[in-house]
This record gives sequence, C-alpha cells and structure tokens, in this order.
Amino acid sequence: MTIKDIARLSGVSVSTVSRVLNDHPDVSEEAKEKVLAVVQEYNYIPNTSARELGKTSSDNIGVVVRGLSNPFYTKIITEIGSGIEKAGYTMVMQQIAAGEDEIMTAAKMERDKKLQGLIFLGGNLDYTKERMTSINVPYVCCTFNNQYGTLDKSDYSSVCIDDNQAAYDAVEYLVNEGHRKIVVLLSGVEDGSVSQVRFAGYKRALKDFGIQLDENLIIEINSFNIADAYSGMKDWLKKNREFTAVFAISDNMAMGAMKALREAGKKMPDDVAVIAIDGIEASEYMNPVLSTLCQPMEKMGSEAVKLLVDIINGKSTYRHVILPTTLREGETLK
Amino acid sequence: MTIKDIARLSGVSVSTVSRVLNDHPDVSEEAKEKVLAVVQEYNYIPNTSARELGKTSSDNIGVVVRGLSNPFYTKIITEIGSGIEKAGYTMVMQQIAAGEDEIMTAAKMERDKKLQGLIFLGGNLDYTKERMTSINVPYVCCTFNNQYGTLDKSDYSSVCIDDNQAAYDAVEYLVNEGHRKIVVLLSGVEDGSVSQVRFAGYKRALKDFGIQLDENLIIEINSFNIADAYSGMKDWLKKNREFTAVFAISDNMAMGAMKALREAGKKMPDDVAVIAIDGIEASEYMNPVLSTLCQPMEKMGSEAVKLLVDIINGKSTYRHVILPTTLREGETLK
DNA sequence: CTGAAAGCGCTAACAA
DNA sequence: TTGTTAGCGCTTTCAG
Repeated sequence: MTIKDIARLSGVSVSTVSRVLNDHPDVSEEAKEKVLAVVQEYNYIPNTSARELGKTSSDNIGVVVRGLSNPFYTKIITEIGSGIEKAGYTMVMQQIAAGEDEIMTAAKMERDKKLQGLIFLGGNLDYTKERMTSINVPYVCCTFNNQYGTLDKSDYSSVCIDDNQAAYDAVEYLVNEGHRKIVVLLSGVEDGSVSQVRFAGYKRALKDFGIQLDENLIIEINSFNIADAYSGMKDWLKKNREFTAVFAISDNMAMGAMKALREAGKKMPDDVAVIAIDGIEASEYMNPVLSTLCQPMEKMGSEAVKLLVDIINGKSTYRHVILPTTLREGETLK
Repeated sequence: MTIKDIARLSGVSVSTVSRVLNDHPDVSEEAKEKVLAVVQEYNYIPNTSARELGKTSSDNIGVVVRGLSNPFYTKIITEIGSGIEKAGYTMVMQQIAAGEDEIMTAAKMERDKKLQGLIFLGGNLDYTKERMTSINVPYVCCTFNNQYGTLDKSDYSSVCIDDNQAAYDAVEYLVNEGHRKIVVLLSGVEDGSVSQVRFAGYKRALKDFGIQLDENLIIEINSFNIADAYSGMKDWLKKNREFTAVFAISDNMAMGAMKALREAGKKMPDDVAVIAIDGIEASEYMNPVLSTLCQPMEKMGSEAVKLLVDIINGKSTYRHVILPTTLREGETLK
C-alpha cells in the first residue's frame, strides 16, 4: 500500500493525495473526502522514511536525552514537549544510553529529521569546538553547561543551575547547623561530570568556612546508582570514622546512603544530617524526607525551549541562563 | 555531503561506497581504504531515511514501550536489548506517552523499519482482533496479556506474571498474619488495566478466606502516580475507618501510601501491614522496606526475546509464558 | 571486484 | 484546484 495505490483507488493524482495527507489548502472538499475514505478503508500508513527524504524542510526540534529512564528528566521533558508544541514546532526525542555519543546522535538527527534546533538533556560538560562542527543548527544544553570543554560562550546556549554554588549552599546549611565533619558522597572525582563541579563547590565551601578538607571523608563511587551509593556508604561506615553529616551530590545517591546509615543504627537528623542536590520526587517519599536543594525542573525545560526558539527566529543570540535552586527542608537536616 | 560526493571524491562508484559503508564483502582493500579515508575526512553521515527506504529487508526487532520513564521497565528493556543483540538482530525502541496508540506506532514502525518482529512493553489488555490486523509480523506482549481483548490465544504471544494470582497471594500473606480488614489501593476499578486484574485477585482471595468485600476499604485513584496514591490514602485516612493492612496494586502506589500512613502516625508493620506487587528498586530503599511480590524482570525480558526469535525463525508458534513472582519479605509485613 | 541504473515512497516545483 | 515529473539519498539487481 503506497501513495500511488491510494491515488489510483481514489481516482486522483499522487500529489493530491499528498496534499490531503499533509493538510494543504487548495484541495477540493470532494477530493479530500474521496482520498480520506480510501485511506481509511485500506488502513494506509504513509512511509516515514520516504516522507522525510522527500521533504525539503521541517519544523522539528530535536531533543537528545542521555539516560533511558532518569526520573529527574521526566518533568523537564514534559515541559520541553509542551513548550515546543506551543511554539508551533514538533518535538523529536531520542534517548541514548550512557555509553553512546550524543553529538553523533544529534548530528544524524539533524540531517535525517532536518531539525531547526536541538536541546541536549544531561550531556557531558566537555564538548570540544571541533566535535561540535558537525552540528549546524542552534542548540541549547539543558541541566548542564560546558565547564570543561573548549567551546566559546558564544558557540552555544545553556540553561542550568549553578552546580558549584548549589554544593556550596548545601555545605553552608550544614555548617550553620554546627557540622564540621561533613562526608561527601560523589561519583568519580575526575569524571568530568556534574559530580566534579559539585565536589568543587564542596571544597570551596570548606575553605571559606575554615574547615580542612579531609580525604577520609570522601566517598567515591563509580556511578550515580542508588545501589552503588548504598554499598559505598555501607563499606565506608565500616571504617568507623567520625562524622556528623553527609552531603550527597545527588538525591539518588543520598537515598542509597540513607539506607546504609539507617542499617548502621544512625538516626537522621539527630546522629547524622543529610543533604543533597536535585529534588526528585522519590526522595520526597523517603522516611525521613530528604532535605535537598531542588532544581527548578519545569522552569529549566520551558526556559530551554524559549531560548532555542528565540535563537531560531533570530530574536536572540546565544545566552547562558542560570536558574536558582530552592531548599526543600525535609527531615534530614533538622 | 551525500554518497555521491563521497563516490566522486574517492574515485569510485556509489555502489562501491555503499558496499564499504555496509561492510559487504567483495570490496578490494584498496577501494575500502580510499572510501573510508574520504568518509573520515569529510565527516560524512549517511542519511537514515534514504537508507531505510532503499533497503528491502532488515534484521530489526521493534520494542514499543508505554511510559516515558517507568523504572519498572528499565531492567526489562536492558535485558531485551542484550537478548536481541545476542540473537543477531537490532533493537529499535520507541517510547510512547500514556495517551498514544501503541498499535498505530507499532504498525508504522513495522513498515518504516521493516521489522521482523515486535515486543510490546506495558500495553493495554484489550486489543481487538480487528485492530491488530495492521500488524503483520509476530509480536509478543511483555508484562501483560490480552485478558480483556478479543484476540485468540493463537494470534499472539505473551510473557507475564499471573497478576490475579499475585494479588491473591499478597492477600493470603496478610490473612496468614491474621489480617481481615484489608484496604486495597488501586487505580480506576474498570480501567481495563492490570489494576483491574489484580483487584479481581484481591476479591477472589477475600472470598476464599471468608472475608466480606467491604466497599469502605477500597481506595481508588486515577493514576499509578506516587503522589496521587499519597493524597488518595491521606484523604481516605480522614474517614477514620478501621483497618489493619493495606494491599497496594503496585509498589509505586504503596510508596505514596506509606508516607500518608506515616504522617497519620501509623507504624508499619505494627499498626498496619503493607504489601504490594512489582518489586522495583526504589521500594527497597524505603523505610521500612516495602514487602512486595517481585516480578522477575530480567527473566521476563529474556523470555520475551527468546520466544519472539523462535517464532521468527519458525522454531515455535505462539506461546503464553507465565512467570512466578517471588516475595521480598521487606519490613512492612512482619 | 566494480559500475550503471532502476527503484524505494514520498514531496514539491511547475504547468495546466 | 489538479496532475506531471523530477528529485530526496540510498540500496540493490544486473551486467561486465
């Protein structure tokens, strides 16, 4: 069943069929009805590849998401989706696994789908100028920026929180409660991920508050997994080191740590305070409720779209938006 | 940059370029090197649409997943992915939102990607024979079957747990602990979803154990959301009805309910026991750890692939696999 | 081992 | 308002 068959069956030309299928004006009601009837009857489904191939342009905006099911992105994606729709564009989303190359994916997508623009969600912080030349449409990095890369500020746009400052703030909250022995739970110190940036904020805060950085209070795990955080914390606890608070660089990791702490008989927040960054829904259902610095997910999504669309329409050039976090008091901070 | 340019630039024909791009044999080392060099130099990326359009067949297996980020599916997807790879096929995954039509999506995909077979993850239980005629390759329903539809058993295959029995078992565990006033937390009684099947299991168990179904102990919410479960439970608690246990039809909902119970001052499992079905990772990090009947996620994924591949290769016809659940004791049951 | 050429199923000028 | 036709960028016979 191709467009040709439909044309023949409904007694019109393929172009007419194409026109009704694409809601073009300049088609008589009569022709329209005939075609639609045949389409219905034979359950005709146009071939996407042919369609995309033939098209000279599109109003597609691509979204490349790293991570198959990061709950943290769900809200942002929803917001991005409706924002794109509202702006009159069509969202084309591609999720990629941790190991895959988002730039390659984006470059392919740009050509295949004839994108007008791109949004990266959860990419790396170390894009190089050279690699980005394969992307020829405007793009905005959402939830991260290019801290470790070689891009000029003017080569791209971004929407994110100030991760370094958020970590600083988290530590400050703890210090204000009188804590000095603050464990930090992070993933790969030098992994070039957001973990590194937040760790830097932790160190900066310690310095500012006159606390010596203690290597013994650093728990480094190899992922952002809740399970790994759990076992990482558990193993560390066996060392029996003194501490009164934990700063986890993500909610997810904090959740794993909390279980380990609980099993070790530590009461939160009395024996040990816990604070993290992210503000995902799940951590709100923990017992006790996790105290954390929330990223403004909806706002991030809508800002990213607004920014991108402005750039596409020439109403704006590159821009770097930094959004504030808000403290969820929770029950692990006191 | 098209294949033609590459051909010209490397002094061979387009067919030769196509051959090296597709790893065909029958290409001289020399030609191969030349082409690859040019491809590298110009950073050429073949157009996917054109590729798919020209192709006469593929070794693609499609996976249609309902729900953008259901953590419950993550493990299954991973397993399906590696299973498909191992079998020498290529996975093409498409995630669709709650409102979208998975059959339409699958039908499009089948034609566009020239699929050999399909796996549905988390679809509905009420497919009609008529609608499924648009799918012309073998498919297996994973995590659900066609309980409410009009398909013949021989029209499809499935891999899932016995949801009715799982609910029955859950209630039985509670009854064995002496509970008689068992609240059930479910989504839309007549929604045709798995909620309905599990509710049926709940009722069957009550009957078998001589407990009168009490309408006052049914909490019905409109989604599977943790937040809705929380507020649903909270509202219900205001009614001050007597009960000693809660059976939630999903882990997620149980997690919401637990928070409401906690806030109402109910200790688990002493004041009230809680049990659910699913066994997602997050519920293992709750405090107390949720007692639940775990679905064998990895097994479900691998079985689904094995079954589908067998059918594709003519080594098997339709089959309906029912996998056992296992109890995670947890801390909410006693 | 290689190339020419005919599609794949659609869209989009261009005429009519 | 409609039809004709030339692509879109690739794969795949079929000769050579």
